[in-house]
This record gives sequence, structure tokens and C-alpha cells, in this order.
Amino acid sequence: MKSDDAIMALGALAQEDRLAAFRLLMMEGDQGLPSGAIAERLAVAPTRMSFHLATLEKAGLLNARREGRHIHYSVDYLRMRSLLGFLIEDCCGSNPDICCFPISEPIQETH
Amino acid sequence: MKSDDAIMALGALAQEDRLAAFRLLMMEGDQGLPSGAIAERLAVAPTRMSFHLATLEKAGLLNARREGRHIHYSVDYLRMRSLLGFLIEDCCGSNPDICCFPISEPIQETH
DNA sequence: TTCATAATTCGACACTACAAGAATTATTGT
DNA sequence: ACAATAATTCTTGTAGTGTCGAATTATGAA
Repeated sequence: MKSDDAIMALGALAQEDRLAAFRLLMMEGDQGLPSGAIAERLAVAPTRMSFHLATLEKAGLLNARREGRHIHYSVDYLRMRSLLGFLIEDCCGSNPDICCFPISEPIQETH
Repeated sequence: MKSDDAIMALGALAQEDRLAAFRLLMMEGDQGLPSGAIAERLAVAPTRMSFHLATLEKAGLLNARREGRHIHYSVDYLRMRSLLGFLIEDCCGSNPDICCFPISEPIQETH
């Protein structure tokens, strides 16, 4: 992950409705949820939710796939992992005795 | 961590100079670095760096402590941990068999 | 006290992002 | 083909954010 990608992703998450949508999708796994369902559950106008989901997708945090007349949005977990890795990279000079985020090991590859 | 706090923190990180400063401080541990040193290493005007560091501090991501005529900024690791925890909370419905970010265990309390 | 250094605050300008509703595209069923 | 549903795109007004340089505050040394 490059700095510009991280900035896009962080900026995308730094908004009330988008953060709520992302966290909701985080719980839904790869199946995801359609735009309308997200808008309804968060009590946000469909047109705004659509805009926000597009922002998250452009930032690389979400994947969109059409299923009938619905479009399912789901978290790009690999991308999310990259983002977190980028943020805590070389924490505490990578000294395992001090380091607070030894991400290299503990977070396994599931997605 | 509440949603508003997370939005502040994410928004603070979503800027080139601030993200670079944060990542630099992430490697420095609790000792941190003075504003001037950060500005110099990142080739950013002191007045701008000061503004950006203040933004990160208001967002709760950095701590500032005076040391002589320098002000040392350092990462608030506990706060950072809260932020990450908030982002990946209840990932995959907290099902440990599927979940990609089982944060409950792997990230130990060092800071 | 006076000077030099470190850092912050202030004011003006430009730029970007958000919100709301109307209009448009895409898909399914009759 | 036509109507209904799902979602996106567009337009306008508004508010927030970043940048820059000048001025201000705070600390340490002569």
C-alpha cells in the first residue's frame, strides 16, 4: 500500500455514514449487503448512501458485485489488512520486545 | 471509542503530511520527536507541521510534552489500539472460524 | 534584561467535500 | 414493449479544510 492509497481509504472512512456502513459490512463477511438495505438500516437517503458507497469503493475498501437488481457491497478484507499494516508498519522500530502492534504474525490470512 | 472520535482520528490521518508524521512517530515509540525535527525530516514548513501536529493531537492520536524549548510529540498507542479495535469490531460476526481480524487476543497490551 | 530559537496562532484565499432532490440507467416481471 | 424496482449520476448551494506568510508566545542563554 502506498501513502496515497492510505489517504484515500482513511478519508473515505472519516465520515459518519460511510464509517457506519463500513462497520456494518465488516460484520457481514464476503456476502455483503445491497445498497438499499444499508441505507434502510442506517436511516440514510438511498441517493446519499449510493454516493458514500461509491466513495468507499473508489478508495478500494469495498467490492461491488451485481446480483439481480441488487448490488452487493462487501469489505475488501485484504485491502483493509494492507491499510492496517501500512499504519502500524515498523511500530517501535520493529523491536518485538517493545512493539505494541506485532502485526507481522498474529493476524492470519483468512480472507 | 465512539464514532465521532474515530471520524476525527481517521480524518486527521487522511492527509499526506500528517500521515507521514504519524508513521514516523509510530517508529519512535514513547520518546517521540520535536515538531522541528519532524518538519525537517519530512521537508515541511514548520508552521504547517505545527498545524498538522495540533490536528493529530486534537484527534487524540498524539501526546505532546514540553522538554526544554522543544515539544516532543509521540503516538498515543492506547488510542491507536482503540481506533483499530473500533474499525474491526465484530468482524465477520465475530465468528472465530471465519473472522479475519481476531483482535481480541493477538494484539497484546504493551503500551 | 536582551537576544535567539522553537513553536504556535492568525487572517485571507483557494479548493474540496457534503447534502438534497430531480433526472437517468439497469434489471426483472407481466 | 411496458411498468416497477434498485441504484446511480447530475446540479446547486453551502460548509469545511489546507496553504502561506506575518505576527505572537514561550523557553533558554549571554
